[in-house]
Formats: sequence, C-alpha cells, structure tokens
Amino acid sequence: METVVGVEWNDEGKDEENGVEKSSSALSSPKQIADPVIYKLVRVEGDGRLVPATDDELMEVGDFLEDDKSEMHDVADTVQTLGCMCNEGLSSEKTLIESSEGLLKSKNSKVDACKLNARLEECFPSSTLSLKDNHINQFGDTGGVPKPPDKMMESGSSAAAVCAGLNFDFSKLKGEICLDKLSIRELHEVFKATFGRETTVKDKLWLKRRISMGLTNSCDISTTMFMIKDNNLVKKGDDEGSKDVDGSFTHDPSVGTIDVNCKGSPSSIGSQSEDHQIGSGKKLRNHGVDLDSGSEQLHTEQRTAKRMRKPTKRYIEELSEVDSRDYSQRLMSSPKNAGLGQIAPRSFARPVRNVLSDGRTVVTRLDSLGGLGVHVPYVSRVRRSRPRKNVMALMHSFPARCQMSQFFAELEKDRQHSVMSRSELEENLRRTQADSSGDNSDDNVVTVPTAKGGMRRKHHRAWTLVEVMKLVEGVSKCGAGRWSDIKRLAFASYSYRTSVDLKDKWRNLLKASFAQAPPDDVMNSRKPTSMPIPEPILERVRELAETNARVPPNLGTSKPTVGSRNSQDTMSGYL
DNA sequence: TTTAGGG
DNA sequence: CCCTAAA
Repeated sequence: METVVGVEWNDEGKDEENGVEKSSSALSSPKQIADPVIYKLVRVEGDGRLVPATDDELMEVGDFLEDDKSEMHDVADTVQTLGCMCNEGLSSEKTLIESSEGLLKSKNSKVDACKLNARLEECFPSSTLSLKDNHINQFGDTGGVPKPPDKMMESGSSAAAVCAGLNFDFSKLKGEICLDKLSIRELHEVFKATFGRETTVKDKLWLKRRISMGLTNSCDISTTMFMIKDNNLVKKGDDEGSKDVDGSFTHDPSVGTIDVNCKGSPSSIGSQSEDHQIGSGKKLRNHGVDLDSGSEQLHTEQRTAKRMRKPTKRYIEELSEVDSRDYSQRLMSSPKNAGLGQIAPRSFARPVRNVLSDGRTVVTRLDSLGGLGVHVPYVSRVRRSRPRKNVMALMHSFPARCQMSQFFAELEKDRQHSVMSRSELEENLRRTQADSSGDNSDDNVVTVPTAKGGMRRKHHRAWTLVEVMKLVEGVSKCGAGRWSDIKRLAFASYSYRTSVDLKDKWRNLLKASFAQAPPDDVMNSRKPTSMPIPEPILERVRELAETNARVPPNLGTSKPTVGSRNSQDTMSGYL
C-alpha cells in the first residue's frame, strides 16, 4: 500500500548526543525553543519500504487523498522537507527516513515480509529482537506465511500472539499484538485503546494501518522502544534506545518502518494485492460510493481529505487556540513529541489584513501548514462554545492539512481531541449551563460528590496505549520522578495529563508490570476495566524500574538517568 | 511549583 | 483521580 507518511524528526535529545552535561535545568532551557521539528514526507511501500516523497508526490498528496485514481509515483529520490517548525537550518536534519530507507531498500525485489524481518534482524541483532526471535524465525521458515497466531500456539510459544475476544485483551498477547486476525469489531477495540477514541471505519486494512502507525510512528511517540512487525507490536531492544544517547538516531527510523502490510497476514501475496486495492482502487473509500453508505455520522476518519475548502471559523478558532496554547506553553522546552501538534508554528503567525469582496476586512495570519503559506483568519483564541464533535472533520478539510498523511491527520485528531479537554471543559464549566447541546458526553467528565461538600469534576480519561508508551519512554529518558519534565517533553500536547497524572500512571504501570500476568482464564472474564498493557511495555517498565532503582536519579555531574538503561545491555557496542 | 504518597 | 505534606 502506498501511504504517504509524514515523519517527524527533531533533534530532541541533542543534548544527549553531544554528551553535554544536562543539568535538570537544561531541560527547560530556552535554547530548546529553537529545536526544530521537521516533517518529511515519505511513502510506505507495500513491502514496508520507506520511500521519500517526490515533489510530485507532495503536490499530489492532496489529490491523493481526494482522488481515487491518483497514484503515487514510485520514483523518488528527494526527501522533501515539508515543514520546519521554528527555525530552519538545523544542523541535524538527519533523517530517519533516509537511513531507514537505506536500511530497508535492499529488499524491494521481493515483497516479502521475511526479508524485512531478516533485514531487521541484521540491524538489530540479538537483544534487540530477543523478544521476537522465534517470531521472526517462524515467519521466515514459513516463507512469509506466518502461522496464524491462535490459541494453539499461545500455549507453546511466547511468541504466539493471541487476539481473541471482543474486548481486546492485550494481556493475552504475550508480548505481541497481532492485528491480522482481528475482526472489525476487535480492531475497533484496539483502535480505541490506542487512540482513545472511537472509530467507525470498517475497513480492516485501514484500521490495522492506523493502529500500527499509531503505535510505532515516531511522530507521536518516539519509536525508540517499540515497533510493529508484521502487525505485531514488539519491543525493541535496549540497544536501540541507547541510540538517543550516543547520537545515532539513524536506526530509530527503521522502527518507523511500519510494516503493516507485508505481513503477516494469511497470505502475503493476497494481502499485498489487497493493499494495492486500497491504495489505488478504493483508496480508503474516501469518496467511494460506499463511503459510509447510509451510515451514521460523518466518518471523520474517512474524510480526512475532502476538497479544499475555506477554513471555517470554527476551524480557525480551534487553530488559534492551539496557537495560543503553544505560545503559552512557556518556552516550550522541547518541541519533541509535540509533533504535528504544533500545526502552526508560532513563528509564522503574522497577522495580515485582507479585504474581502464584500468589503469586510479580516485579519489573517500566515499559517504555514505543511510548508505552504496559507492565510487564515485570525481570531481570538476564545471560543464561544464547544466545538462540534466533528470539528475535526472540518480540520481535515483544510487544504494544507491534506498535505499530511492520513496518519498525521489521525494523530492530529488525537491530539486535538486532547487539546480541547481540560481547559476547555473548565471554560465551558465556567460558562455554566448554557449550551446543553454541548453535551458533556464526549468528555468523560463527570462530577463526583466529594466528601467535603461540593461536587468535583473528575476527569476520567482512559490512558491510551500511545500515552502509555510515551510515558514509558519519557521515564526512560528523564527518569522516573521527573514528571514535570516528562510532561513537558512527551505530553506537551496532552493538556489533560498533569505531571501528577503521569506519576500516578507510572505507579500503576509498575504495579501492573510486577504483578505476574494472571492466567488468561481469570483475566479472560471479560474485564471491562481498563485495557491491559501489552507485555512488551510492561517489560520495559520493569527494566526502567530496575535501572531507576539501581541508579537513583543522580543529579549533578552524570547525566541523570539518560542512558541509564544502557547499564544493562552489553550489546550496545554491537551496533 | 514540583514530588511523593496516601486516600 | 484527588488531596496534601514537604521540599
């Protein structure tokens, strides 16, 4: 399948790279403001390759999403820098893409998952894939036709991933998440668990892709530790993680090599063609006749690309709010992970006065979305009322937005979703009564009676896998305890997660990770509770817990915790 | 303000 | 999640 994927890369972690002593204060140093976030467009080939997007492609992206018959060109040697937030001229506009491309390119002839696996194995020897070795071999031996992960295997091998039950139970996955065998409904479960919101899309491939990307792409979570292989979520070895420390990011991108398609699936060939089908033929069904034929609400997910449309006021407001938020984000210590979040880099917000045909004048600001300069009306960040639920759909209609892959759009949605949470809720609350239309339904906000009288709002926002992963990674980078740092770094775009929340969640994760996985049977009893954390993640948590315990947050000379995880893996020198 | 722990 | 003590 040809998917244009924006890949974000930033030099977050530069400090580590340079081996510069990073005092705790360094994290919040203004210097970070200059840290760039760069988007590059790449295409994920059906065989898992990442191919840089060509100019043409860039131009086409919009159409791509909009035009069923559009096709991506296969030729490509230029990596486009779509957008560069903050400053240009970043030294290290390294490239995950490039490197990853080189890494994976070789196996283009045969669209064979095995190859890829083998390839990956080469690059991330031993420990890296330790978790998955059997898995890989299995695939390899079966000539690309993976053994269907079913219960049968579960018992025998830890590699077996089991995906059954309507309530997606990650705990049963023994370290891997297999998306292939899931039903649409199950995929919906996973999707929700992953992104924290529902989806109505019924396209399996679409779902799988989304989920996979959501879990692996660096855009949202640095892919330092997890990767999707053949539709399985796997944990990368520590040596990978150490990359941030020694500066060679180069390999990381490989993780971003989301190989959702070359699976994995019952028949590599079949799936392949299947993909193309989607890739060119029905194309996400964006406009197909079947586009939610008679379905309920707008399938926002599927509308990520409509025709260019003048941004609606609501959209503008949304955007403005985001901007303001970013501004106020206090020096934004690190754009990291803010990812596509920073839609409109502060630097580009220059008001411009325009005169409309009808005589009115509006002030617009240059919005550099996707590298394009667009003027959008400038309005106060204050929103009059809660945005419609599907405001996101509108967002996605916006031209520049289409520059980003659906994936980006998706993540963006996720982010947006999060953005308009707390503050907004409070705002609305303050606004008391008023729009009953602004149903609180979509905000998991309920008021709970508090012991001491009043009613208190209780934000119960289930943690999504993505968030958990970000948290884990944050801890690995900053160390447990430095919640505010982690908050800033990894959760800059998640306004509703406070450092305390992170702390609490981590506490829970620890608990979960050390509690031996209950026998499936018991667990199996349809536990409507929170989603189980995938084993790979729990494992990571354990590791971090250990290394953090052994090497208490030592401030001072030695870089606090960063790289502490290397303490264990002697394999580091390997790569 | 941020952390750490208890509720 | 919330609250609070302590730093």
